[in-house]
Amino acid sequence: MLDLKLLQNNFDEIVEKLKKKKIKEEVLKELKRLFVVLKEQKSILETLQSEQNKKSKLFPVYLKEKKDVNELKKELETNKQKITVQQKIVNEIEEELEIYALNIPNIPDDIVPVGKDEDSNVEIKKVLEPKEFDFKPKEHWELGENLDWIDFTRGVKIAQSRFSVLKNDAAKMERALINYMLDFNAKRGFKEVCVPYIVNKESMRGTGQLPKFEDDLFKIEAEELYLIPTAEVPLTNLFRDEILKEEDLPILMSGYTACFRKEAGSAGRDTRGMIRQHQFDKVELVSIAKPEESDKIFDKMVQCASDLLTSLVLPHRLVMLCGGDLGFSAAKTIDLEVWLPGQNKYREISSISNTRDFQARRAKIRYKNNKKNKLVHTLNGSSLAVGRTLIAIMENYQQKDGTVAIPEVLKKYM
RNA sequence: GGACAGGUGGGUGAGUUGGCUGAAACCACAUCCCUGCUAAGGAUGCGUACUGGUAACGGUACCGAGGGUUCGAAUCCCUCCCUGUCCGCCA
Repeated sequence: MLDLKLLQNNFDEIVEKLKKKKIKEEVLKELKRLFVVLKEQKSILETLQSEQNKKSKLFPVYLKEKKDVNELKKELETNKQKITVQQKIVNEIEEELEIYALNIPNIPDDIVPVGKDEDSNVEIKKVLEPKEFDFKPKEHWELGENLDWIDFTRGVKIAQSRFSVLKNDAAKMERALINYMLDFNAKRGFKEVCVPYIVNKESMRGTGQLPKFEDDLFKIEAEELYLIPTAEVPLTNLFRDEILKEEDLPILMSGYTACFRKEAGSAGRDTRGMIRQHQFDKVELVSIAKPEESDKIFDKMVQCASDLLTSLVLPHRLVMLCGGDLGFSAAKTIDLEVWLPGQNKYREISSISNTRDFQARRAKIRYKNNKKNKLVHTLNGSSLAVGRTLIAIMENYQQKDGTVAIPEVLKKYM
């Protein structure tokens, strides 16, 4: 959630910055207006409440002195009715304000490039050169079917489209990758955490999935619970409604979970193969940091994910997302795109974001700083999407005879 | 799922015949005093959010959540959630 006081005081600046995310000035104006109205109405309410409290306290005094209490009572009954009315007014404004506020995305950092979609993303650097093949490299689904590594049709049979089944060495490699990634991240200081795959709506709201993106989530209707779309949700919400000690920061975590996404807006995209599934494995990095150190930690996370790809000898590039491609909660995001020789393209395999205090404000994650409570910064990033890493290995390590070599660093894990 | 017992500030834990209790006491923590060091002792401070004020200092709300009764609720009533114990079930 954005800082409403900041909006109040730096309105023009924020309007300008949120233009990168295609937010209209009118919406922000309305939000600003509601915030002022709420303050006024609340003040009226509090004056009435104050009066009620003061006079109620006269009762025991009157009774003690055996004075007549009826007139006072009548007065307070009238005042109480006013309070009830005013309370309703305040509640309505609060609800309306909340709807506006919770649906406005984070303010992009100044370095975020302007642009409406992924075509305006800016390449920062390339790591490792794509390998030259002396044959035409196949796409992963062809390899997967030929080797009996991926069973697409049975995945659909037992669940739905966009579900698949891994078999043989692919199944083993999926597991090996998870273990390898968690170990790799642990060496960089990201402590391993194992969290639930199901969370409540407070958690979803805390990290920004709700209320705006309900359609993207798998919901367990009867229970008011949701399947997580990423481990970012449980890992970040671990500290929801908590005041952390300054000396405990930064908190660096790494966790493996399955992730579940409806892919509601992706009809027709990547329908072939395993790029875009309703369920996929991912090892995630989440950090909770003091504001002044969050940029440093962001770089550390990007480096960690990039080095992980390098250690698997997978060519990739770093891309700074433009405003239009930036996620709802992010102030700044760098994507890692891995080279897929079969597709002859770089494809997203990791996305690392600094949400600044956006999620912290929603989730009320604070730390004590000189007796004052300050919002932390929260950061998240994939390290890596496991299924896509498997695909990348298949396409990059494929050989002329149609088999796939095992990356050196994975050998002891398989 | 059934039965019972509970949910109070960082922790332990008072307060349930409704009223100067936003909440005793103790511990922890912070600052200061005392002290050769340690230990002990003494003083003061110490919840969160919003809000008024340059500040001093005020106001409102919050005792699991949401409603209700009342002039007034941590205290009474209702609903829900959660925790503990026993039973059932189970990886």
